[in-house]
Amino acid sequence: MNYDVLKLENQLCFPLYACSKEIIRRYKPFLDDIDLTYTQYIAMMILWEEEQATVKELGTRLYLDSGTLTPVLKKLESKGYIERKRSDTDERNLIVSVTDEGKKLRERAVCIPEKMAGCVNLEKEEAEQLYRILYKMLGCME
Amino acid sequence: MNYDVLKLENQLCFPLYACSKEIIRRYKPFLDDIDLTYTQYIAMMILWEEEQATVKELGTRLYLDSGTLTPVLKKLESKGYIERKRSDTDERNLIVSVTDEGKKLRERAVCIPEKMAGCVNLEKEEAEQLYRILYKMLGCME
DNA sequence: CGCAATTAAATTGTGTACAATGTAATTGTA
DNA sequence: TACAATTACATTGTACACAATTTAATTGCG
Repeated sequence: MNYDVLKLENQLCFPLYACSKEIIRRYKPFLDDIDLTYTQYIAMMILWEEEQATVKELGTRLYLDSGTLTPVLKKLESKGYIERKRSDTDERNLIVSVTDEGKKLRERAVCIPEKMAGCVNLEKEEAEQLYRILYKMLGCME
Repeated sequence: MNYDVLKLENQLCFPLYACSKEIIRRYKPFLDDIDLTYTQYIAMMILWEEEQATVKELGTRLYLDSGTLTPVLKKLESKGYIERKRSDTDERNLIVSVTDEGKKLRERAVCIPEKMAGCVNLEKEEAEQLYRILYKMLGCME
């Protein structure tokens, strides 16, 4: 039997998985400076943009479930960057909102994307292709 | 100040991270059939190809360190798919090799890549572009 | 040779991920 | 309007992932 399909270099998933991890590892020094992990960072990115969101909304945007988000959000709360309170109109919903401290953090985070861009040595066109293809894949996997 | 750079949709890392996770989640039903996790699966892929490898070599190929690999390999050993023994010539090296049971598993795994290909709705050309760009990125990050 | 430096794995500690399950609030319908 | 179904979040259990440290073996240099 021909087992070539089982070779790592014939898989599309593997370089995706490895790339994702390696890039996140490169974020670490920059994120350490502002005392966030990558998961905490992407959660804050939504909240900086929206001011507030439910756990459900965060999960949909970030492709994460409450099992992952609950401890992440509790951690962000303990650091003082967010507040967690139940909705008055529907107590099932937990509303997460940015504190003043969390807004200040945004100032210190704004330099990170530029620093990271320097780590990814892609041509502008390649980056655009990659971006388009990845979002196409994500779109197919809803 | 303009905070657009901090928007999730302006990041390249995020769709990479989300795509990687979503695809691996789609592997799960197929991998469940052969009682492997994704990490165990990619470790077995190297070993099916090479017959044997050290933890160091596996780590280099898979972008994983011993802190991740040691428990994964112990698990594969407990399932009977691999053997772990120290090298005779250099006892620092741990040599991981496939058992007969592990080789049999290969037969059952060989259908998985095809099943997964059906889950990724990309044109052939897009898949090739994606592949090329991802390996370029990985190459830059050595 | 002798011993400091290096190397390979294992261990420890923290933080995700996610499936499965539990709990409480809300909705829809007979 | 009861109450079954649904929904949102939390909890539990398993499995990574990685930085930092530890341990043991090997290498290289004076």
